[in-house]
This record gives sequence, structure tokens and C-alpha cells, in this order.
Amino acid sequence: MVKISDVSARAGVSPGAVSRVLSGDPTLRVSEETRERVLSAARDLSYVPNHAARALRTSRSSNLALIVPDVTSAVFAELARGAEEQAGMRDLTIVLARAEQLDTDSSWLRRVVGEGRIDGVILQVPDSAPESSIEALVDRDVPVVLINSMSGGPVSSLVLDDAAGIRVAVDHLHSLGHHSIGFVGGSSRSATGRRRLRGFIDAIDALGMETRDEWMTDVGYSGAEGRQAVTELLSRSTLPTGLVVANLNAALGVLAEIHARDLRVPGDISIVALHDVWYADATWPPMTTVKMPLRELGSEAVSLLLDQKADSPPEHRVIRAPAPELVVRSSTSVPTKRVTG
Amino acid sequence: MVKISDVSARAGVSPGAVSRVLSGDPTLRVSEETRERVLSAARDLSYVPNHAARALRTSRSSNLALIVPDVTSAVFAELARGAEEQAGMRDLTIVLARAEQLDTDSSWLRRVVGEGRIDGVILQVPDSAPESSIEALVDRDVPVVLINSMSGGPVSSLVLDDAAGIRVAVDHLHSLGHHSIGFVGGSSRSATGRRRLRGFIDAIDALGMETRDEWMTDVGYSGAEGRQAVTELLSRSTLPTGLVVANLNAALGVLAEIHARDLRVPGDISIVALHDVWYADATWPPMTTVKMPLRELGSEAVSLLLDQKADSPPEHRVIRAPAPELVVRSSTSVPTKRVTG
DNA sequence: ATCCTACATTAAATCGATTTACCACGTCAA
DNA sequence: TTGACGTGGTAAATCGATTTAATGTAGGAT
Repeated sequence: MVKISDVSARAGVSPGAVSRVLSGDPTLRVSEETRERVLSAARDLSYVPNHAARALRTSRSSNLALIVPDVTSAVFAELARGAEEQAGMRDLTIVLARAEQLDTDSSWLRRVVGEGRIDGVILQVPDSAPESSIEALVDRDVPVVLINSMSGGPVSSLVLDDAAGIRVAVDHLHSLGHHSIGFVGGSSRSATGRRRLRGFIDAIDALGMETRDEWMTDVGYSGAEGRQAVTELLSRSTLPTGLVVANLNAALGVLAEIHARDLRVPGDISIVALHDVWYADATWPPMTTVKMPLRELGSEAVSLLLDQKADSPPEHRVIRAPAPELVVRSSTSVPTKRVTG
Repeated sequence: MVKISDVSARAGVSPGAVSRVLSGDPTLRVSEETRERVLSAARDLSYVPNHAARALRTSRSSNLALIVPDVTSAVFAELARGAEEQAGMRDLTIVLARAEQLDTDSSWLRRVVGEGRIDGVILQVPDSAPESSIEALVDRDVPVVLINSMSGGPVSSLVLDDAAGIRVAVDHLHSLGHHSIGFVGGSSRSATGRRRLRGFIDAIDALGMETRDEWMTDVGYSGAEGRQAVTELLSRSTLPTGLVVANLNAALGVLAEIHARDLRVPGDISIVALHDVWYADATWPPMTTVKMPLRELGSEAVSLLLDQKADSPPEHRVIRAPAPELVVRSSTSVPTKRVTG
């Protein structure tokens, strides 16, 4: 491996000078000619600074940890891509970890952070997780950005504008002529779930429609829970003609259970799901969705982490751009008949 | 941050001694009593060795790069989990990257490797990728393990026993009474695709059934390509009663297109897909699959990477354990009628 | 001739752990 | 007494880049 002293030797200057030229130190005064010599020497030898040495000296590892509950989720994939892009631009690297490790082996994070391997943490706690597990991270000596979890509190956070997304979904159904619209959101035990429910109710109100408890469920985001949601809805008196599902994983389950009951989408019920991911048009029927700025969420998380000075107060941002966008496929249509459960 | 000299001071020994005690250097001779003092000093101060310093000295970063074509794929998720687990056990960290970056910015890998940030690479090239892009990595100065791509060649590789998985699928359909079985595999332009096709033909042969070209397609793994596969099958004379789909993403598309044609699964056609991932039972109907040892593939990749000495010849392993396992759901049944396209 | 800037660069300390080579001390045999 | 050996460590170099404080030199002003 070619090192800085090789470059400096070739350019006929000191290693210090090379370092300063290469990093563009503004306090350094060099003749244009020397600068050129250094630059071309570095190029000729294709010099790449050793990361460990730099990290040791500067005590920054240029590694960020991305901790998510579930790598499987398509939501994660988009998020990761955004984070990665932004990280790439800033010469950072993303280290992958499951939130699971936080529980089973909470020492993991402590250790990696203690070792100085991680400069910052992007954390998406499972909705199900007790908020106390977050607290455990607060006094840690790395900046943390919480994603899609609580807003407020001592840790910086970033959330999507779920309410806006849900509004788009509701508007769509309304404009098709639906007047009874149901909601399959996350559990109201989680902050996210409550935020979404609130968004739904507001959207319905704004259009002068009514919400009915029997049209709403209080389950999680998995496929199985989506199925369960439909079972619950059907066990009640009437079914709404339209359904907003706050998560595409759950929407798969919803779809499966609806089919299992021999109902038709969108014939018997129209469905709009939040988050536009690849398999939205591989379902049957292809699903109408609301595309949320997940990628931007990821990249913004990286930015926030880095722009955050050590002692600055936590920031809480809402990602609003680009605005949630309706992607019409085949799971929605004008309402036809109403089904009784 | 507490450093090694703090520990050594507290224990009344030299830093060198602490290092050697902590790393269990067998050539060090210490009295049991001194060892205890060192250990407890480290514990009391909750000493964690600085990673950068260690990396600088030992020139190993303890970082592995996991490069995949698509973080979205459920296959990736399982793989990543396996890799992560194994990495965790060995005190390594997994760095995430998209294979995309290899094309758009092939300097990325060069740079990170040059910086010494990466000790090894687990690489899953897209089936579509030219094999030349692999070559570009061969002479790099890090060990590389290729996943699910070519076998043989100068780079170590790891593949699943696809043939065995397909055999399980074919056996299942055969034992249900199917005699006309079709295949939606990967493109025959990729080594993986060819391997799978071979496995399929062998499995059919072994059971004394016949394969027909009109029952086989030659498309990729995406949902869209799965739809296209069905369109092609239907454009031909007869449809088989059973279908083996070599990938669950494609299977979603297959399912969607079948529904779109108003055919019934498993009434008109039974489907078995390779890879058992979470949404297999969130589809309609829930899909019968063959569970492949993806997790083991991931963990084995890490092991192979590390066990590989610098100058040892490349190894090519096939992951056979645990054996492919049939997961019966609702997309398969005894054959009823045969549909003409 | 002397002092003062401004300029262009360098020397050397530093980050923290690892590792090789060496040392001091005691004991035991010849 | 000497030398060989075992015991229980230590000193110091090293990994490679960064950064602070210092240094030599030329030119201009007094």
C-alpha cells in the first residue's frame, strides 16, 4: 500500500504538506506549482489514505449504523437506499444491524460505539418496542436519529408526513364516490399508529364524512395482522366500501383474507395502501398506493446526523417533500355494492 | 474514553502486558495474580479497545462488505441475517452496498478497499450482470466470495443446491398426481438460470415424466417477468397442470397474471415456488414453497471469507444443509382439468 | 545595517493498541 | 563461581495520517 510518505517523497515535500494539500486545508500556503506536484504525485501513485490511521488521528470512523427492526420490509429497502446514497456522497459507510440485536445483546451497540467504530446511529425501533429501549441509547456518546418513531424527546427524530399520505388515500377514495371508508392502521399502542389514526380521522372529517369505530382496526403491520384485521372487520355489522391500509405488508394480508372470503377487489371493496413498493403491482389485483418519500427519509437521516453538532439540541423534522403521490393501479374503483359481514 | 494506559496504570503493569493479557497471548507469562489485577482493572474501568488504533496496527478493519443487486429482495434479507449473525459471533461488522455501485461507480470498491476499510467482500452479482464485472474484482487485494453466481473460476463461490430444491418441488407436484409440469426459471443467459433448468429437467426425468419446451419459459426474476412468463405459456398450445417457479418474486407476478386471466390457483394450475419468505402466506392463495437454506448461505459466506488464507486456492462450496424443505400451503392441489391457452 | 512581514513549508507530537526484542532477578547444577 | 535457564514481566518501535507550532528565506521599509 502506498502511503503518504511515498507521495511526499515523490513530490519532494513533507508528509504534512501532502496531507494538507489533499485535504484542502485553507490555512496552508503553498505555491501553485508545489500543489500541482503533490497532486500529480498522489495521482501517479494512486494514493488512497489509510482509513484506520486517519480514524485514529481524527477519532472519526466515517461509519454510520443503520438499525432497523426488519431488513425484509420493502420500506427498509428504500430507506436504506436513500441513506446509502447520501452516505456515499459524504464518504461514509453504512453498517447494517438488526434492532433485534438491541434486545438480545444490548452490549453490541455499546461495544461498537465504545470501540469508536460508529459515528452515529440511525435507528428505527420496532413499533412494538417499549420506548424505554430508546432511553438506553440517549446518554450514549454518539448522535442518534430516530426514524418514524416518536417525535419530541431528547433524541433527534425524523418522521414521514403520514397524515398527508393518508389524506391523499382518503381523497382518492372520496373522489371515486366512496362514503364509507375504513382504516387498517398500526397499533394504537405505538406513536406511529396513533399519528396515522389521527391523520385518518382528520382526513375523513375534512371531507365531511363520518368515521365509524367498526370500520377501524387496531393491529400491527405484518401480513398475518392484515388478515386478522379483515376478519375483525367482517365480524362487525357492515363493511366500508373503501379501505385505507397504512402499510403494504399488512395490505398483502388484507388482500389474501378478502380473497379467502370470496370477496372481490375492487368490486366489493376498494383498497389503497400506504407506501409504493415493487410488489405493489405484482399483487392481485395490482394495488393502488400512495408513494411516500422514503428515500428522502433515509438521506435526510444521514444529513441530520452529520449536521448535528455535539451539543446542539435535538431536532425533529418532518419529511414533506416530495409530497405523497397517488399511484393508481387496479385495487380501487367506484363503489358498487355494500357487503354485510 | 478510557484507554489501555489507564488500565495498565490502575493494574500497575505496562500497557503491553494489558494488551497481551486481554488478547490471551499464549507467549506471555504472567502470574495468576497479575492477570487477575489486569482483568479486574479493565472491567472496573469498562475498557473497550479503540478500534481504529487496533486496525492501524494490525491492518485489519473487521469490516466485511455485503454487496447485493437488490436490498428489496426477501432472499437478500435472509442472507443478510445469516451473514450478520456469523459476523457478530466473530466480532465483525457488515457494511451494506448495492451492486449498482459497482457499475456506476466502480471506484467505490477500489477506494474502500484501498482505504483498508474492508477485509473481505461477499458479492452477489445480478444475474443480468456480465461476468466480466466479476473479473474486475479478482485481482483486488481482498478476499471475495461470490454468492449464487458462477461456480468454478478464480474467485471462491458459494451456491445453494438449487437442483435439490427444484426436485423437492417437482416431487411434490408429482406425488399430487401432476404429470405435466412447467417451469418458470431464470434466464438461461445466467449460470444460475442454467443450473436451475438443468435441475428441473433432471428431476422430471428421474420421475419418468416428459418435459416440453412449450411448458418452459426463459425470463428473469422480477414480478413483471413472472407475469410475462404466464402470458407466454398461455400463448402456446396447452398449459401444464403444475408449475415450478424458481423465485418468489417472479411467483408473485405469475400469480397476478394468472388471476388476471381469470384462472384459478390451484384449481386450474398448481404452483410451487422456490424460497420461503415471509409474504408466501400473505399471497392469494398462500403459496406452497420450498424453503432453502439462505441463512446458512449467509453465515457460511462469512466463514469462508475468514477461513480463507491469503494464498489458498479458491473454494467452491454448495450449501446442502439443512436440506430444502417443502412448505405446503394452498397453491397446490391434485390436478383437476387442463386449460388450453 | 537592522527590523519586520509575509511567504512557503517543515518538524515533531499525537492518536491508542500491538508486538518484538530484551532485561532483571532468582535458582539450581556443575 | 559461573553459566544456563526459567520466571515475570517491560521498553520501545510501529502502524499512517493529521495538526500545531516553529523555521528559514526573501523582500521591503526605516
